[in-house]
Order: sequence, then C-alpha cells, then structure tokens
Amino acid sequence: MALSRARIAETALALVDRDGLEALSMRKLGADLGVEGMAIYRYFPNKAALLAGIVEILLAELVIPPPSDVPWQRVFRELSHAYRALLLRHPHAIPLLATLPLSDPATARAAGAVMAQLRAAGFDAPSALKTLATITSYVVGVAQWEVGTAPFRAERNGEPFPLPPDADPYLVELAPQLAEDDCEETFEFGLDVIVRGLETRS
Amino acid sequence: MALSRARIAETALALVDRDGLEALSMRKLGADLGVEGMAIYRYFPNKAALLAGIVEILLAELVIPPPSDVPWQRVFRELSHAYRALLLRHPHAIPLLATLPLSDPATARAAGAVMAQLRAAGFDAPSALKTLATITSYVVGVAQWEVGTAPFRAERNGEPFPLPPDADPYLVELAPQLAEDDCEETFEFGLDVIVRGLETRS
DNA sequence: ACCGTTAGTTTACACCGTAAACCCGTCAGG
DNA sequence: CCTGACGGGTTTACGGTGTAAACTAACGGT
Repeated sequence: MALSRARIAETALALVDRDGLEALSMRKLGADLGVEGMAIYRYFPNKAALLAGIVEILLAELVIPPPSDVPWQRVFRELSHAYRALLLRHPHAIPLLATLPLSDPATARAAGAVMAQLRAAGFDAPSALKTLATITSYVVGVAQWEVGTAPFRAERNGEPFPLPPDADPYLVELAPQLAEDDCEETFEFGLDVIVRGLETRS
Repeated sequence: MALSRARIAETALALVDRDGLEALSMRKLGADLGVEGMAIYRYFPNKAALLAGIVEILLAELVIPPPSDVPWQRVFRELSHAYRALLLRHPHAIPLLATLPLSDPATARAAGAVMAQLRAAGFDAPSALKTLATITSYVVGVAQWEVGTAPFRAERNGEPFPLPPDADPYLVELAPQLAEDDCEETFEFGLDVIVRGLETRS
C-alpha cells in the first residue's frame, strides 16, 4: 500500500498504542509500514512533526458540537467526559496531549471550539479562557494520575499489591485505598467540585 | 570534588533546569561533573534511577508541615501554592513530576504527608484520596498549560505574538487573550473554584 | 526516446544508554 | 615493606536513535 501522511500518522498511533511512546522510532515505524525508515521524511520533516501529526488525528477523534442552548453544565460535563475517554483510549499518548502547544493548529482548533461553547453559555472571554485552562488541566492531570496509580489496581485476584518489604509506611497505608479506588467515581467527584465551584463564581 | 549520589542528582537537576530534560544524557552529565559518563553507573544502576533521584530532591524541596488546627482551606491553598512554586522553579522537570508512580518512595512520602493533613482536617480516607488526586491533577495540569502557552506571553515589548499568516482563525482570536492572561490569577481562579466546590461537598 | 520529478533506499554521522574489560590509587594483612 | 584486594573511574564496544546526503528505480509528459 502506498505511503501517505494519514497512513503514516495512523500506523504511528497504532504503534504507540501497542508498544508505548518510547518504542516509536522512525525505523520501527518504517518496518510497520513495510518501508525503510527514511521514507517517512518525504512526508514529515522530522520526528516532532510526526508527533504533531499523531496529535492531530487524536484531536480529530474529539467531536465538539456547535454551541446550542443546552445548559452549560451539561456541555461542560460532556466535553470533559469525551476528552477523558479519548485520553483513556490512548493512555500511552497522554504525554503528547499533556503539553499541547496552542500554536499547533489542531490544538488551536479544538481550544477555539470549546471557547465558542463557553462563550455561548454566557462566559465572558477571560473567564472562558480560565475555565478552559482549569478543565483541561484537571482532565489531563487526572488521567495521568490514573495511569500512574494503575499498578495498584491491576487484576491480582484478591492478592494485595506486592509492596517491597522496605516500603514507606505511608505507602502501605495508601496502597489498599488506591486499590479499591473507583477512578470513574473519583473523576466525577472532582468534576462535580469544579462545576459547583463554577456555579458559585462571582 | 568526589562523586556521590547527592552531588550527581543535584548536578543532573541543574543541567535539566539549564538545558531541558532532553539534554540530560549520561555523557553530558559526566562532563558537568568533570568525569567520564560511565562513572555515574557506580551510583545509579541506570538512567531511570537517576531520574528518580532527581524527583527525590525535587520533592524534598516541598516541606509539608505536620497537621495542625488551621482551617483546611488555608492548608489546601498553601500546599497548592507551594507545589505550584516548585513546578515553576523547575519547568523543564514538570514531565518528571507529572507522571509520578506512587511506588516511588519519595512520592509516597509526600502523598502520605498530604493525606495526613487532609485527614486531620476532617476528610474521611476516600475523600481525602480523591481530593489529593484532584488537587495534584489541577496543579500539575495548570503548570503544563502555563509552559505550553508561555510563548504567547513572552516579552515582546508591545509586539503581538508573530502568528504564521495561515494561522487558524480560532488561534488569532485566542492569541491576544492568552497574551494578556495573568497566570497567577488564572491559577487562583481554578483554586477558588475547587475550594468552593469542596466546601459544598455532601 | 529523453528528461524531470517523485518515492523509496543506501550510506553515513553523531549521539544515545549501557555492558564488559581495564587501569590505577588506597588501604589491610602478613 | 611488600602484596593483594578492592573501589572509583576510564576505555572500548555494541546496538539503537534521529537525520543529512547521495543514490536508484519507476513514471508521466513532451
């Protein structure tokens, strides 16, 4: 099959999803494409551009509906959930989305669409921006927290997490709580906190 | 000067602060230490351990006072500010702190200390954990947002951010707002939102 | 039939993490 | 004092990385 920007970026994303971000190298990607690594440089000037291409197709998965007259709380919740779902669908790519330079066109478009939503819901421009910062920060942060604590929740059929014998006493206290923590619920907890906080904004 | 774990980790952090995380390589670090790169392996088994060492001294900068009877809102705000200040003091190291595996001893200790604070303030264990997740997520997320949008705020003596001529229309609308955004204020905005949300928790 | 463009390959270079062998100064025991 | 072990640092080496440059093979238009 012929090469193309789209096919390269998609196989790259598949590779990252499968083997992690570290495993993405030009040569390995070339191998997955059935081609020599250097061929990719005909379509992307360097690896950074390739990563930007991945971000682009990731953000394309995120459909942001045009402004309507549904209450902003609802919109806010739905967007947060959609973004969260996107991140959890591609956990290995989270670092890519965590540091999104807004100068990237794909990012700018997504941010702009959300801003439009918030503006339509009655936020003035500065608060809309602050709200956007708050929510993306929260969603990304929580996704990172979640993958960071994932080992404690891994299926272990009843056995507790195998802590090293010299583990910090704080950690042995923390571990069981982490193990039984329902991430979805924790996310909802923080989301409620933020929405309630926004409702009472002055 | 003789080598030691502490000196190596500190020079590594200095190197990261100066030249960025990407620039940290065993050989360059060796050069900064006046020694051959391989010498570091006498003190750290591999690069991951070295990074963990950096995290350790970073978190050591964060002094978490023992529980007292000051209102939790105050404690919460102070801890958030302290963590934020730490992140901004070492912007290049943020990715290191963004994905903190709690199994790391230094991380566990810090998390445990904050949990103790929250517990003392009357949170039950599950909500304390959820609150910890919420706040660290928010603080880390906002720091990442901040460095990501930093170019728009860079000192440009009056000139607006030089957007490429084919920039996304959303971006050209966004850019001036970003430029005049006061990050400290935005942070405070979100922090208020979260504190108010926590106050009205059921 | 030729020529230019395009798509992909080959080769090369500097750098990376790290395993293994080595080299040398210090110190302990005979 | 000699010797031998050892710890800290060096050298060399290997496989992997991103990417610049030169090369090659196919194809479309004149």
